[in-house]
Amino acid sequence: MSKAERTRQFIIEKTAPIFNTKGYAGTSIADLTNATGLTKGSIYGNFTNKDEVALAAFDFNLQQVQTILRSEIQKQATAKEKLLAYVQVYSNFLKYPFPAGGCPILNTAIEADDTHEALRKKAAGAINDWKDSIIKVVSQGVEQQEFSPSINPEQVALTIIAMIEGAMMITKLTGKTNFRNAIMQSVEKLIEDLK
Amino acid sequence: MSKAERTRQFIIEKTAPIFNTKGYAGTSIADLTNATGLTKGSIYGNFTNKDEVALAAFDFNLQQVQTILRSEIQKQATAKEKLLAYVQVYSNFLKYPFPAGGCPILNTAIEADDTHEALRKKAAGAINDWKDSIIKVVSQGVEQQEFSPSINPEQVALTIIAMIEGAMMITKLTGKTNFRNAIMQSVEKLIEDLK
Amino acid sequence: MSKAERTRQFIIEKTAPIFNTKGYAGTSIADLTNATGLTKGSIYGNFTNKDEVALAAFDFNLQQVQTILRSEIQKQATAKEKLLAYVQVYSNFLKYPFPAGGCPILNTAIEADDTHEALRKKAAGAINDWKDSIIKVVSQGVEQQEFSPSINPEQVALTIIAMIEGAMMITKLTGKTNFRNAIMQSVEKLIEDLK
Amino acid sequence: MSKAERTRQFIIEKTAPIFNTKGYAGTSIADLTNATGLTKGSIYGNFTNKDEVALAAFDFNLQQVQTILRSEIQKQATAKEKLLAYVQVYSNFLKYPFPAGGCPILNTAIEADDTHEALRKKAAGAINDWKDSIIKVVSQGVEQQEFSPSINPEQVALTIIAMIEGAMMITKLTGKTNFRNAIMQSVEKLIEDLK
DNA sequence: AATGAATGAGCATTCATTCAT
DNA sequence: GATGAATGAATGCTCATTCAT
Repeated sequence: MSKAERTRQFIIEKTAPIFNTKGYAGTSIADLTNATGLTKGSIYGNFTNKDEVALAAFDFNLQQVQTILRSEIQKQATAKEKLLAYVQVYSNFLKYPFPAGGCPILNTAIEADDTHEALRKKAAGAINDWKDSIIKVVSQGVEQQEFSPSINPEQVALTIIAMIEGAMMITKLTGKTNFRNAIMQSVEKLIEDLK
Repeated sequence: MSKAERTRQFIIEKTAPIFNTKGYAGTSIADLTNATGLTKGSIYGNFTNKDEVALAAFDFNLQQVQTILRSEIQKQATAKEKLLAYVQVYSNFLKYPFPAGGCPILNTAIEADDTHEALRKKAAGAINDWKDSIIKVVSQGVEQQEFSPSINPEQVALTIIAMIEGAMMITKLTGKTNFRNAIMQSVEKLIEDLK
Repeated sequence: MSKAERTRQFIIEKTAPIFNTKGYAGTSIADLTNATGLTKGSIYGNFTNKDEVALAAFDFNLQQVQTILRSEIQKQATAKEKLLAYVQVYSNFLKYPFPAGGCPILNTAIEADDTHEALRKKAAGAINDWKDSIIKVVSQGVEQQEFSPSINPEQVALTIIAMIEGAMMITKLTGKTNFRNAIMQSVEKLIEDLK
Repeated sequence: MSKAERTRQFIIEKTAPIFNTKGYAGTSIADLTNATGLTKGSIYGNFTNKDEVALAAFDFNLQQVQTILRSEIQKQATAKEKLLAYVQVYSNFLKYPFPAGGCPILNTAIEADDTHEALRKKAAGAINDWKDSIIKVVSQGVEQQEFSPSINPEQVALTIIAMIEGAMMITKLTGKTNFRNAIMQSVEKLIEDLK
């Protein structure tokens, strides 16, 4: 990794939690220099503009979440166990190194949908990838006769994602972690009922 | 209604969709003057600062949503029908005069949770009120033996809200309204299964 | 006194201490409405603009000082005693109802000399009147052979005023009232040496 | 001297006379950009806010006065001659490069006493330093038997300062330079009488 | 005679970005 | 390749004043 690449990476790591907490519009270049100790010139030497940093920060934050989830999912053998890994992770949210500020897809989705097309696309892509990966697991479960053939994998995927993101929003907003747990129990029940 | 009250209301009505679309930080005073045709001085003559406009705009947006939902819910007789009213409304989202920019609770929750305590409180209060009103319906359903006594009304309420808000986010982000419909079908199934 | 005149007087009395404390530029119309409980319209109904209020407030503040000084001076019989009345008054500053904010001539002189011609003229007039009234006393003292005929009454008057105003500035600035007393002792010595 | 330091110094030099003439509240950032030809961003790149410029400008103005006085005082040998240097300087005010707007201590004292604590402290510190430096000269004069041991050096110092500042105010206000000369003659007499 | 609502210029400050060095 | 200095448009907000009612 070249010096330039290392600096780039350093900037991304230090600023990703800020973008995820304050949002794109709420994060200033001054926030970035404060967080990194670098100068404005250095930020602009490594990124063409604020957008590019925000996009890279989103990728970084997303990857953090994905790493956690993939790691827990691949430990599991059956489709049902893999789906339940989501329940396990989000019910024990604090035990995992989630990015500060909560779910980056959710945060970015809400801020960017009407105002920042590039970020919106990234978040939409992340949702689609997530959906596809759940569909894959559910389809495997159907094939291996774990789940009923009558179920609609896309609907299941979208529903699980909606419940998780809804739970994240409600919990972050109210500060009540047992709200998240209650919703995650509903996710668990939904998964149990797939058979 | 005094002139001042009328102007205040006019400002709120004209600017509420802007706050709901661009967010608090993304909405400038210039946006407010452009939307109303009034001058900065006039805005500040009727509100002490941007916060106060934003707070009033949130109330206005929230009320719009609540009016729609209450209207549809009170048309229904049974607890189940009342809950299904949510499914009906959100599945036919575009037929109702929802505020531009989507669900104000969701939008406000995500932006304000880490950055704007007064707005966060308002959004949290709205979620709690919503939850309580669903709990009330579910509890009535239990009492009137529509629903099984083993169900947990608060869990049901939180789950329905999470699914709706998750659906709103996903649909707004991806532009795919059938994603919302798929999730709303899951909500319908959840309600049907309460018996 | 008509209603209008009474309102005018009321505004002057309530706002004079504010102008004397915050200065002309530092005092806003909002300060005036806050201090009086009246509306902007009411202020502008009784005065054509802020200048006119400031000018009237200066007159009011000046008159307060003059009333104190004249009262103490006329109690005295000889020229020397009359001059010593200044020492007595300023050495016991807090016992007299001086306007809040200190000497209005000094305050106005410093702010207005380069920026507000109308106020500057008023302050300059006040200094000249003051000087003339001291000259008159000193001249009487010379005529009545209390003081040496070789003294220059104008020089004495200007020196006494300079010492008093200098003392006011130093004391207000440092908060040390014994600084004022030390200087007032020098004024006393100067008066004693006139013989 | 770095570029930043040079710009900083440039801003101070160009704006110090403006602060001394118009006062802190009366000087706008636009005044600073007009005087320097720089942009607002450039002013704020070199100073954190208007306060910091004002404080630096005060220091600059004060130093100008101090430089003049020290230069003339150190030319003199005896204590009496050193004190008379004040008379000489202020009687020939226009021959020296005093800051435009008059005495910065006086100007700042009057504006800041009730409204700007940081500036008030600076002005108060300047008065105290000035007083101490006169006390030192007077005390030397007593030690070297130029002056009577019965005199109070602090009282002398305060009196001289009060007379000078009073003279400055009166002269600036009325435009009559012979008023200053008359008062300076009184200062001279006071110094002659110290023996 | 007094009010309340509006004006629009002006305020201090921050913004993302550029560019000479 | 990195920095420090500068830009100028935009930020939220306050100002003295006007005027219809």
